[in-house]
Amino acid sequence: MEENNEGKDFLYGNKITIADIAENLGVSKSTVSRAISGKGRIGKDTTKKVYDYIEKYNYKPNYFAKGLATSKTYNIGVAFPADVNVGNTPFFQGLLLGVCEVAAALDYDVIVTTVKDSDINLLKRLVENNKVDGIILTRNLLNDMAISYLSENGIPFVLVGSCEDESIIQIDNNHLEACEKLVSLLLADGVKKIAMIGGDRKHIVNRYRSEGYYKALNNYGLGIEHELVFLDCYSPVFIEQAVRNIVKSKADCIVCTDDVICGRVLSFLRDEGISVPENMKIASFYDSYHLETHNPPVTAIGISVEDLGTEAGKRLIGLIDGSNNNKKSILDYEIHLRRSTK
Amino acid sequence: MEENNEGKDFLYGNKITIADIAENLGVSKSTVSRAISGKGRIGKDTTKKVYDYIEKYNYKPNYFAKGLATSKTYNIGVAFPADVNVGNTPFFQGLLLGVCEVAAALDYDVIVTTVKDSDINLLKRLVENNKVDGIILTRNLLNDMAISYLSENGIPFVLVGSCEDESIIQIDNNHLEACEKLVSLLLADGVKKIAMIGGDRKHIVNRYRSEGYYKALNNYGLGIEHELVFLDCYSPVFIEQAVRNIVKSKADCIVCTDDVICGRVLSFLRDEGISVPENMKIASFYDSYHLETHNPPVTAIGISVEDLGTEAGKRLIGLIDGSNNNKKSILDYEIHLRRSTK
DNA sequence: CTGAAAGCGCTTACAG
DNA sequence: CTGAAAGCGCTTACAG
Repeated sequence: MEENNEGKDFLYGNKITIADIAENLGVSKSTVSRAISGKGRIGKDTTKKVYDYIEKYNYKPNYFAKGLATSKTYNIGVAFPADVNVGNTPFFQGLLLGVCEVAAALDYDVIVTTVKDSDINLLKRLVENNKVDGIILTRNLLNDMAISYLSENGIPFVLVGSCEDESIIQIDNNHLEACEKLVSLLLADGVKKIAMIGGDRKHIVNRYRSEGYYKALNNYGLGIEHELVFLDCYSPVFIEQAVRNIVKSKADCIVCTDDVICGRVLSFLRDEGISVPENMKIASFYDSYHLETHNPPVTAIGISVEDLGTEAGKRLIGLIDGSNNNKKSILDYEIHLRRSTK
Repeated sequence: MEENNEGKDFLYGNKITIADIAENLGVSKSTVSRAISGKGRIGKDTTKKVYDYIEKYNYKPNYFAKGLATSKTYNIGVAFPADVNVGNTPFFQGLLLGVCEVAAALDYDVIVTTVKDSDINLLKRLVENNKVDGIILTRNLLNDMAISYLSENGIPFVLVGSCEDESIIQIDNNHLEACEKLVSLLLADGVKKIAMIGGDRKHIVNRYRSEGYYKALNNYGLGIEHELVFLDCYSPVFIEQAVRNIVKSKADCIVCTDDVICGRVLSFLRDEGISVPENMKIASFYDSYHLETHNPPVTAIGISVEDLGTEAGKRLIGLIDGSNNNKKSILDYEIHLRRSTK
């Protein structure tokens, strides 16, 4: 009779409980529970018996019952920007895969929610419904609503990006330094007039990148020429206008703060018959596949988005599980010098 | 005393329960529960009283308790391919955003899990741990393990893609027809020799696309020239070799089954100094942003990945909630004729 | 080292 | 229309 599960694979709905195990093994539910969790002092034999049974009948604890008793979800939330512009870069996709990978390894699952500009209602809902143990924020906006909400309510979270508040766990590359080095290298290489086209300054990361640009120029004893710097270029029209002006002012190089901008710039230059790198050198940020396979291949700061994701996941789960080190994680970047700046 | 929550916003951890509401309102827990769920016959006044209280004190039902009692998670799982090649297209990102959007509207959350080739262990774990009410599969492989696993165990799921088993809810574009039309249009436009470069044939979708190509040629009374067809081109090396052969055989047009392949083809042609469309026309599938902004803009079948996601989410949640219509959803596509085939 | 029992916060027959 | 009570399947003090 009690053998009627023999040899059967897992069948959905055909769940056994701790009570079943206890009964079949002639011990109490408490004992089974403790054997499984490893908490408390349990006899070796009992433990083995329980484990064998579990193995054989593919016991899986009831997620809800466990949660109700312990208040842990074993879920982490990832806040995904759902603004118009993100769809064109695989940045968040890569990040998410990184998060999923660690999460899986540490027995967590990943719930995705979206944040549209500063509308954090879905994020709030996720948190208030108690569906996650913590949150990964994947960017930092100026006056970020998500950050203040999570901070104020004491929800565990980490930020992929940088911010001033050192009590927040941050995972980032050093964008400022990376941009500074890139621009310095280009200057050392004989470039005379470097322009910059930057994205939305509400995104803190764009500020770091332009700072790096300024710093490099400064170190080189060059002043900032305002007709060479275009920030807040989040629409194709702005970008094209910026390129037009830059060309007019005889710059010989453009640094773009992200790949989407860079793609637009390249496309526009081709339209205008301005060849890269002969008439204009181009460099960009975050080395997506498209820059590498572009013709000519584009010089870029390469960062590993998967690594950002795995690190963020690891840090968040650490935080949830009580390892309370909140040092910032700074990940590496690489400068890929390619033909577009030769 | 009972006013000590007055005016306070939601504070994490400071949760009120149905028992609290019942006590403060002088009714029983059952009544509160029924008022909230709307099940059973409840007095109008009582309902209003409960709703007002809930509103005022921002009551959120305990997710675990509810789940334990009802066995519903209000989560749907999305199986995300984590193979090497997907990172370069924003396809799954777009799909995911679409799913998140409906899910949010219907009060569900979205858990992402990954499937690497035919390793479905993480998917199994998600299901066996009872963390989701159903699954969205985002592609169909030959002999797909995920499909058989979910089918056999009676787990609600939908497939973004097509398969023969009509009992499975499918959401797809008509790739065969789309490709057939595209090729027919090109032929009608005077193209003489159309080659095809197709991706991995383990992906069912690639088979539909090449079928469409064959069919169009057939309708036109043209035979299949085997030196013009290259399938299973999943690596850059294969793609380049295919292009070389195609050029050699004097074809005047290449249809690519996806944008990643197309990107490679374009890049290689540029390397070789073969200009598009003068010396070679190019068309592709799934109109990503890059094809549109490419120079020259690339002719492509455009499908809305977000729409696939929202439809999949809607159908799955319908299935979970008991609307048992399993007709296939066929979504529109557009043929964007652009300069690359002029 | 092990058991009996209470508790987590819901839902839902059952009875009125 | 409403209440008292049992039940969902775990965990964990408490007692031995």
